[in-house]
Amino acid sequence: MRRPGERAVVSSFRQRVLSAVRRIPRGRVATYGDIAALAGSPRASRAVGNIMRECRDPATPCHRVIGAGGALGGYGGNLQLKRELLRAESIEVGLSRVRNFSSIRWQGRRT
DNA sequence: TGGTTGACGGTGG
DNA sequence: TCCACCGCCAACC
Repeated sequence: MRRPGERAVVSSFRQRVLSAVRRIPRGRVATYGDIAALAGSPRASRAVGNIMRECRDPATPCHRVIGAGGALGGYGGNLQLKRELLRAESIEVGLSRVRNFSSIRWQGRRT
């Protein structure tokens, strides 16, 4: 039970992270730091990475989560798959980097 | 309770 | 542009 004004802060950090990732619009990407910020801890980017690592839920577009500067990274080393998924959303991807990253970056401001 | 891990981020060489 | 180092935070043991 919660008192008026008090919020369920305990939703587990991970649940908020997953929630934020699901909010990423198609054709856009977000950094681990961005997700962390949306989850309430702007500096918990590493923790976000840990959570993403176990995220195999098809409802969670974890391929839209990339490193700062547009680096792909992660994805169990399967960068090729991640690249294809991103390109399938009209996102331009280089060898290991998103091209127009700063343009398609989504920070939860709008859809 | 305390130490280690890691799909990170920023800075400096 | 690429690599190494340090800082930060949550999950695990």
